Amino acid sequence: MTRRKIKIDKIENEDSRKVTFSKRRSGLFRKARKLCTSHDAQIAVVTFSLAGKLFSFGLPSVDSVVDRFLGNETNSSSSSSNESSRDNEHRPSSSSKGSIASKERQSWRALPIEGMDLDVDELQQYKASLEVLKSNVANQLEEIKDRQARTRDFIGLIDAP
Amino acid sequence: MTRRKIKIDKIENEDSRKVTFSKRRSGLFRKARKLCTSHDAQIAVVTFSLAGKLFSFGLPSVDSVVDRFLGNETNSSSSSSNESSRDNEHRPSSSSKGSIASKERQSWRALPIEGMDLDVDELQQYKASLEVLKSNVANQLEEIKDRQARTRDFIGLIDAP
DNA sequence: GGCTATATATAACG
DNA sequence: CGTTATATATAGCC
Repeated sequence: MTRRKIKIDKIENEDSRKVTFSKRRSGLFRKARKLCTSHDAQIAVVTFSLAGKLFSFGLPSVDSVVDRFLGNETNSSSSSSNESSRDNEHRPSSSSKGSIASKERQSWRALPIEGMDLDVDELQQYKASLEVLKSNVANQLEEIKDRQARTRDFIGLIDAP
Repeated sequence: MTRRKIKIDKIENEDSRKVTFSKRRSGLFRKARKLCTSHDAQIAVVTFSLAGKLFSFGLPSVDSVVDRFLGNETNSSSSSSNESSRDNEHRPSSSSKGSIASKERQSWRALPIEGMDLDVDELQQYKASLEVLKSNVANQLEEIKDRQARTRDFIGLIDAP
């Protein structure tokens, strides 16, 4: 496609295939998120890879949207449904243990690694956790930037002649 | 966005807004379909517009994927660690479902982000720190692997005929 | 994972 | 709805 061609027909490479799927899935989720935020829609995307792995995206949450889809309008009314415009505040506050959070906040600037004495397996898990965490942070940043960009546009609209 | 900018903040035009949403939704579904066909994945996309109207896409069908999702969700309490997927791979963003991943794991595995209440600048610093940390961990892993590889070679040397 | 050259997607127009 | 000028998405690398 981009940058030459591609031919994900056979397997080409079991590994490349996974990478490609991951990237495209990210793109799909990104688009879903944008659609949610820019149109105040509720969207759930549920994905099963060929291997059977589950990946999902949902706003406000996968479950709430699925519930609503199934006919159960439980508490999915946390977003504006009736009012004129948007005020939807999406805060990823699931179940924060305040204790750990505050403790980590003070220490994440140091982000220790020496003296942890981890074995290889633990190190690998650590690395994986860090990648996931970084993705979370990156996503959160993207969301905030998007929101701010839209706010700036809006302000520019009413400020501009 | 394209061809000038856009400012879908207020209503701009109740009609244009609907058209835009429709187009973007089509694009989202198109991408989902591509992802399904090119990777043999099963995907469901459920969308509720601000007005409450339901639009959905699913392959093989929305219901089948949702059913599978519900099944996977309920029996996901397979207790102990795991063979692979789901915890590390489960996409961040707004993916829901309670992360099982924090109870019996050590504090560094949790490395919370929710409830930390960081502003944009802090988030960026956080992200940068995480990248550095991850590089360090990755380097450490490489060193260890390399050392082990050389050790294996050495053992193989004296073991081999 | 980040970068970058292309391919896609799409907002405004006709 | 088709076209076109831009904005996005992403395949191949590193």
